Amino acid sequence: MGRQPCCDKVGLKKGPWTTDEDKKLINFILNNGQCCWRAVPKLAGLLRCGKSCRLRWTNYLRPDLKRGLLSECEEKMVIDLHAQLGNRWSKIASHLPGRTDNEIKNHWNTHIKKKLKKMGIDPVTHKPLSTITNDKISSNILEKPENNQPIQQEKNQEMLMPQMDVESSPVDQSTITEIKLEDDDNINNNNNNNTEKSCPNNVESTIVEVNNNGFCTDDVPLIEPHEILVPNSQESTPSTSSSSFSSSSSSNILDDLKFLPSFDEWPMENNMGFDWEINDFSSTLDFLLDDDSDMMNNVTYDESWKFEQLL
DNA sequence: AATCCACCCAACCGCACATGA
DNA sequence: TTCATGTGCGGTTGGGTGGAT
Repeated sequence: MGRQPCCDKVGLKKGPWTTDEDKKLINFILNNGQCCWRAVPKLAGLLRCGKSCRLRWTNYLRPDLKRGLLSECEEKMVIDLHAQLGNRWSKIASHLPGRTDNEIKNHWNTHIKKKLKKMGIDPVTHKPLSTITNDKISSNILEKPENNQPIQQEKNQEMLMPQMDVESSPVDQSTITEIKLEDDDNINNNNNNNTEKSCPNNVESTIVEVNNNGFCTDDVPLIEPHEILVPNSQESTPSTSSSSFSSSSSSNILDDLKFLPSFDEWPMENNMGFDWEINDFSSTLDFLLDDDSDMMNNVTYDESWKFEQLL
């Protein structure tokens, strides 16, 4: 007997979510919490399978998500953690508050992989792509550098892999990080306390080196949280707020969500996720559920919170 | 202006695992 | 212990977008 599919695919909608669907899902979860995803679409009035609802919520709608490009600090942590954990994206994501496994996985595949390859590092093993000897460096495997790249590659590898014996490191040896996995509490504490404002010391020091050694920092402009200017509600209007992260043409719900409470005001997490109260989202829901509502009247919070870094 | 192409990322798919009857 | 069910996870896809020609 085969396994029952997660949903009856006949008649169910697929593809990008619409604003209306987002509203329904948000409204339902805020009223009922996260439980029994299979029942969610039916109860919420959505023609989606439960799995799709769960993914939409966890990867996009969840209010505690941090949007936008990963900072250099976060990127470095991803590399470090990947060196130890491999493609266990959810584990990696658990060390980066506000980031989803999907987001990190995508960022890895689209940005970090390329950077590592460009630096002559195998993104899978975190080791040099080619055997480097003292008198000859095989340049066939690597992308042709702009200038003196082989030397630069060696420098980069040294910077990223200070503990590494380039010629003889065993594959299973952690090559980059000094973070010890068994010290998860430290990692979490570092993340919770520092990711927003600064990097953990060991990461930060490495990043300084990386910055000075061509780690493609130009590709990803870094905006620290403290540099984010939160527009005054009197100055910020929906028409002037860009939503660079909202690549889906149908998904502009995050523009609306920026009127949610600030992160500091969020309720404590419990075993069911964040312990949201409907009142926490009242102003947002007013807006989401009433197309005629005046956005400006709902601007209650003008302090920084996650989505505003994208303004 | 039109077309092509590469890139990005939200979403999907299928398998693995956890749980409870 | 077995089986059904729900959920989590990682790999992959494909549509949208922007730059190049």
